[in-house]
Amino acid sequence: MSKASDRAYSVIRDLILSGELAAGAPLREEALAEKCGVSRTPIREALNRLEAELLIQRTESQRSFVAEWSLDEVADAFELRAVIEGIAARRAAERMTPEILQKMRRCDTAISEAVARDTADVDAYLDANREFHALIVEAAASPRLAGILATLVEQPIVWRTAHHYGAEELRRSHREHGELLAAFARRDGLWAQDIMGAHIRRAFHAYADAHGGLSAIDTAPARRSS
Amino acid sequence: MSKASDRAYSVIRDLILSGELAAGAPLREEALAEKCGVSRTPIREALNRLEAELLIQRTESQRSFVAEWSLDEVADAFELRAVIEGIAARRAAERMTPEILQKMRRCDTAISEAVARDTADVDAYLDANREFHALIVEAAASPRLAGILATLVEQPIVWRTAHHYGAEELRRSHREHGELLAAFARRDGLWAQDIMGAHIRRAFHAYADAHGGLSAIDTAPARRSS
DNA sequence: GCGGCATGTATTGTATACAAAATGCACAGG
DNA sequence: CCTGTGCATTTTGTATACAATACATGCCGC
Repeated sequence: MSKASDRAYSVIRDLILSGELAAGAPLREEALAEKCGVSRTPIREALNRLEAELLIQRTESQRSFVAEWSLDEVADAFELRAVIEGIAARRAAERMTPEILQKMRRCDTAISEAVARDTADVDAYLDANREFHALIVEAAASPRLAGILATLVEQPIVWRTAHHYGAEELRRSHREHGELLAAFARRDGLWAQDIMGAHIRRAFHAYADAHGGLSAIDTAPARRSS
Repeated sequence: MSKASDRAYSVIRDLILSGELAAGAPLREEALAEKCGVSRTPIREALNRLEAELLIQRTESQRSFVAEWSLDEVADAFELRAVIEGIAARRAAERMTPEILQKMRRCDTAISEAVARDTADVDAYLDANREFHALIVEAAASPRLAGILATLVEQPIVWRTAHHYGAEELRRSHREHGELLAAFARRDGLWAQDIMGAHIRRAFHAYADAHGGLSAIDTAPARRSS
């Protein structure tokens, strides 16, 4: 899109994702325009995009606020993402090309390096991880799927949570990526679909565990009952 | 949304869905503004929405054209819709309330009447059918699902095709709705999900049969091989 | 003191004017 | 005849001004 509205979109989005604009905070067009150094026109375009992605909510009179997410809504988003990104993985496996597979292997290497260090490089991990998932979407070759997933992958709370990932979670995620690569190399769509579904669902439970609302039966390791 | 941009959205959308603006036709903002009786500002909002719904496509220099749909892309959209509306049906069944169920029964009655006449009232059928599916989305109680489905349900070619439905297709569709109601009444999510998936997939094949690109093994009734 | 209404203020919606960018055409050069 | 460059025109992007609407404050009646 155009330059100014793109910048406005990025700025506002980052303000929300970083938490600088707290959930429920009101968004006034003029204030944002000043902050972004542009006029209200591109701001309005940016707000429309952000509303479509559910990062902001509007009252019936069109006033904008940073969206507030209940655990239920986050669970919803994860559930949808698990299903849809699962489909993307299946399609990707069926349509995988050597070129994309090679790129994914390079991503995997990058992730491996980011995770290997004692103090894991979370930013590098997130970048490579994003690229990895983007390549899957590319291989799936469905603009529609891409558009839908784009609104599901960047969830503000999750984004913030990822920075608190422990080395353990990061390494597990890396292992699951390795399995995905195997499924892609074999062009086994259903395998890829199941791995991806499990991958996303595990991420959700990691999130839920870290954020109060435990819905699990038991959070401690299993032990003898007597 | 606001009045003028809403009207502009509806007008342009109808022009596309009705085929008055053919696939590939260029869309100039000023011309649309004149046609809609508003200025370019609301037109631009409308175009952004329509682009998000993939009804229009843009060149790298932001020029807009009515989207062209290949059979593959239509198949994609149907496949995604089958999966996602299936999920919506499952959730709806699990969360069904007597109020919504009653409304759905009224829709079903309306559909029944539209279909019963000798010359089926296709417009009445389409309206009631839309309402029926909208109620399912409402019962599913997921804004995210609703948003995603909104971009999938109204496909221009399908919309035009529906007007050529024969009484036979309409009655079959009505029967499937009856089954859905049974699944909802029993709160059987998986049943509802499977019926919905089959419902959408059947609709796709009806479309594909009517539009050249046959991908089926056989379109004639089965016969002895000798 | 409390509820409802009216007025002022804040905020969003639309129109218009202008700036930037791109496309098509014409023309010159090879 | 083809190609590339430069200009004219068209088209989109942004800013600003103005209109419409919603919200909040305070006042009046009860």
